[in-house]
Amino acid sequence: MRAPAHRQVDSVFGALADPTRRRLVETLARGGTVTASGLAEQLPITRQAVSKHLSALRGADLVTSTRVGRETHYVLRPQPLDEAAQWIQMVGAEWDDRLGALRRSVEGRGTASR
Amino acid sequence: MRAPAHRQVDSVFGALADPTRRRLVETLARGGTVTASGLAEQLPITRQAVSKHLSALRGADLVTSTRVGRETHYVLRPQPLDEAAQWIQMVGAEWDDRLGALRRSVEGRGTASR
DNA sequence: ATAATTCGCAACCCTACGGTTGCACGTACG
DNA sequence: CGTACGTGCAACCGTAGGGTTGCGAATTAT
Repeated sequence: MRAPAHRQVDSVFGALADPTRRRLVETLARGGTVTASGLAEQLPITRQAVSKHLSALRGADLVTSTRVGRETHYVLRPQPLDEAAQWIQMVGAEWDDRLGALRRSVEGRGTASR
Repeated sequence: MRAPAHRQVDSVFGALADPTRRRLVETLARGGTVTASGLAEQLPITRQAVSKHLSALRGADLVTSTRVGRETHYVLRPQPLDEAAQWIQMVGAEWDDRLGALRRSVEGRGTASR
C-alpha cells in the first residue's frame, strides 16, 4: 500500500477538477443515461462539450466507451477513483503522524480539529 | 453522512488539480518547511508562484496562514480533504449499488473488476 | 435511394490559470 | 540610523481548457 503512481493521480485529479465532469461521473455512477447526447440533454451545454468531457474522463481511465450501432455507450471505471482516494488518505495519514509527534513533544493545545 | 456541500468539494478538487499544489500539500502534511520562500527553494519555480498556489489552497480552506515576525507560516487543514474523500466514496458506493442491481437482474458476466 | 439520427473531428473564441518580473511595505539586524 | 530580508500586490505574458459552430462519415428509418 505505497504511494499511488503520480501519473494516474495527476490525470484523475485533473479530470475531477471540472464540476461538469464530476456531474457526469455522478450520473454514470447512478446508472443514468449512458449515451453522449443523452447526457447532454440533462445539461445546459452542447453535446460536443459533453463529448469532450467524456474524452477527458476516458483519458484518465475513468470511463470506457463502447459503440453500439450508431450510438456509443459510456461506462464508469471507478478504479482510478480509488487511486485518488488513496492519495488523500496517504496525505491525511502523514499529517496525523506529524500531528501525533507534535503532541507527543509539546503536549497540550486542546484544538484537535481532525 | 450525506453528500458533501458541492461548493467546498468544488474548490477542493480545483485546488488539488494542480500537481505543484499537491506537492505543496504533501510537503505541508509531512511537516516540511512552512514558509512561502522556504517551499519555493524546493521547487523549480518562483517564490511568487508558490505564494499564489498557497493562496489558492487557502481559498479552498486547505491551508491556514499565520504571520510570525516578518515571515508567514502555513499549516495544513486536512478537513476539506475528508470532504473530497467523501465525495469519491459516495460515487463509488452508488456505483456499487448500481452494479449490484445489475448483477441481481442479469446474473453472470464474471468481470467484477472493482 | 433518400432522409433522419448520431456520432467524431477540426477550427475558432474567450476566459482562467500558472508563471514571471517589478515594486512597495513591514520587519529584523548591523 | 541604514541595509538586508521576507511578503504582498499588480501588471503582464503564454498556454491550456471549456464552450460553440460547422462540417463529413456512418448507421437506422422511410
